[in-house]
Amino acid sequence: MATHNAASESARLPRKSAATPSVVVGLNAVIVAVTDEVPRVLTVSRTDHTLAGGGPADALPFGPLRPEQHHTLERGLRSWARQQTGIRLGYVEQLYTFGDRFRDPRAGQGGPWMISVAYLALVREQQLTGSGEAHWRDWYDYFPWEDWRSGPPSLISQTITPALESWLIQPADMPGKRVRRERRDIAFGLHRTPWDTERTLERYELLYEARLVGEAASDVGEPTPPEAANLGRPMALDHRRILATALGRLRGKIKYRPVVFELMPPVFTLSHLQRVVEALAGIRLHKQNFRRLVERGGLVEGTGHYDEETGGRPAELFAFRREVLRERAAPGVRLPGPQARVQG
Amino acid sequence: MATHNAASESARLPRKSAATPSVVVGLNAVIVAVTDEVPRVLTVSRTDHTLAGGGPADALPFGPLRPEQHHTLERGLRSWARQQTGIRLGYVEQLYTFGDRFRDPRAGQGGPWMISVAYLALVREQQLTGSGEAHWRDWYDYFPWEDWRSGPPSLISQTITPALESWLIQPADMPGKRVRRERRDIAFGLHRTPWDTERTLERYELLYEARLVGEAASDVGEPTPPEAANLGRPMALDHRRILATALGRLRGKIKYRPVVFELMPPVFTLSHLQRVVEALAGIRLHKQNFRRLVERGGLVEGTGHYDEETGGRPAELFAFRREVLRERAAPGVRLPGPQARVQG
DNA sequence: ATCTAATATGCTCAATATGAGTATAAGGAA
DNA sequence: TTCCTTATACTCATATTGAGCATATTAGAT
Repeated sequence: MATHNAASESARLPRKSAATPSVVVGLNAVIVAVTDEVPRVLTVSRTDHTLAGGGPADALPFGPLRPEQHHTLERGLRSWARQQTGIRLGYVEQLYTFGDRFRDPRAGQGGPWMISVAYLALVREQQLTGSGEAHWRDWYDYFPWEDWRSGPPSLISQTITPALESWLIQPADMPGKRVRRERRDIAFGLHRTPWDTERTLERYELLYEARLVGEAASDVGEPTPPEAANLGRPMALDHRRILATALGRLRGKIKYRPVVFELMPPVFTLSHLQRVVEALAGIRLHKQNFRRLVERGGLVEGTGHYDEETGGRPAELFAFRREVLRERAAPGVRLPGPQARVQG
Repeated sequence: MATHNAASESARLPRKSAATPSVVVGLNAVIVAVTDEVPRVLTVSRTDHTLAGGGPADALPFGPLRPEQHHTLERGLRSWARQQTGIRLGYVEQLYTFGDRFRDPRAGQGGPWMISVAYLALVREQQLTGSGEAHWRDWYDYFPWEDWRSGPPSLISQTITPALESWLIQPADMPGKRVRRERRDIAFGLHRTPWDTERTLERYELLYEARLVGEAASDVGEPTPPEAANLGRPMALDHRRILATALGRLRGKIKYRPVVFELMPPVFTLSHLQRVVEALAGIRLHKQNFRRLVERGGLVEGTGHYDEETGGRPAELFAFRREVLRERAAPGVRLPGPQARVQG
């Protein structure tokens, strides 16, 4: 074959002989399930040298791509997830590839560059049978400001807004301040700007930039600021950034693709479905309208069976209606407005 | 540091015998502009050994990640794009990471695994000052079935549907056939299924799987089937798959984020804006409703100046209204229904 | 000057969709 | 029975959408 000629033939192609330092590709999995109104993510414990004290931190299931074993990125991911958590993944979608230099400070300048391909997986919650290192955690433990189900979190008005205020005024020039103020207002829904459930990454990155989350300080070797204690559980490396990306993506996607059903059992009541959607979106929805939307949108169909355990009138059990995929271009849970409009 | 040690070591050692076979990260850019109603993508010529005859094929601007030079993936991408096309990119977003094994057949089993991180860049079309290898091409040259601006392409009914018919019946078992039929119907909007402009990747992959596009046959060393001649210009490696991903992503994104304006000059008429959106979405829109949508949605504001060159009544010049970012959660061009409903 | 073709822009109107309830049904527990 | 609870059904004002018709303003032809 032409294999060994390749180098000389592609001489015109940009390629720098063999001197290219190696790149390690990591695979990260954000595995999500929802039980009892709480959205959960599967984490493993991991020693993180970046955290103060170097103690164990929450991390996402992770492993390097093994070219000799894994046939595709996704299969590599499934294999790592299985090994570390015992779970065999079903629905998986690629999220984003994170490639910041010096991601892992142990590596430093001379070490290999780690780039991470992150995936989002949706599962029905199940017992963990893996190595015992894995835990399901409420993802709002990592992002307490994202849960608006019982109104605007006081954390935002009490802690975040004031803390960002001092970050706002740092730039010397006026335009710099203006830009920061706009970013903050849009991200956190301040000043007549609505709360956008999908801007999770923007919010996390703003807090990171303002050094308000634990990782931000430790990444540059500074002590953790006092506010960080309230601003969610930290994670190893950039895993919380990955998680924020996953949350935003999922919140967006349920609106136009029927992915929620990956998190549901085969049959469910409409209230159950609503609670799951609310858990993901982090807001409460108007019950009657939700029902109308989901039924008339053709997303579900009644099974004729009933759940007697509801505590009130028995609720009909519904199932996902696959045919909707044929009928509608973008079938999803088009979030009917929140239950009660809350002040920003 | 260990940097040059690593380099010289890997220079001497044959790749295959290294403990962990190396992974090369490639950076691909899908650079899009729209001029005169036609959406264009920037391509370069490149020798592709996979194509029959090994002649030069269209390729996306591409280069490997250079850990020692590039500080972030995105900066690496910008640098390659600049070198190969002379264009300094503005708006850039990461698209997807493609990592199929044996992507580049020259590499074969023992070669490095190439994974490609693809980016979408939006620019206003400009003269090319680069090496002369770069060309703007109508992206519907690559996906002729995606352009519905003058009605349902006869290519679909004449060529694609019949050709897929024989692919449908290949599986031995009935469930297999059912699944394939459903995939086909949803992807191409057959049988009461609406045409979904965003399913570009699904369509391309279906054609690939059915070996109807040139790359599919050559990737496995078969001769190109006769239909392939009509089914769009082929590209090197998996670049057409990347392009299909970009098209779908962009079509989706204009609906909820004001990215179209990255493709527009600072001021424009509403007709101009409409033609650009139509070019991207591949469908015609109802003019008066488009205007209403975009004006009342707060996306644009009149400048009070007029374009006298329209050939009829002068059109007012509008500009993008940045404030919309504060006012609305998902500002974008919420495609008003097509001009005329066309039969599927 | 008048007419015509080509755009742009304005306005109407019926059909749906949405937001925010009120009303009724069907269980269990006191 | 009477509450309390949850589920489900209906209502109604308002907003948004789809589809046209109508008018304005230009250039060029007659």
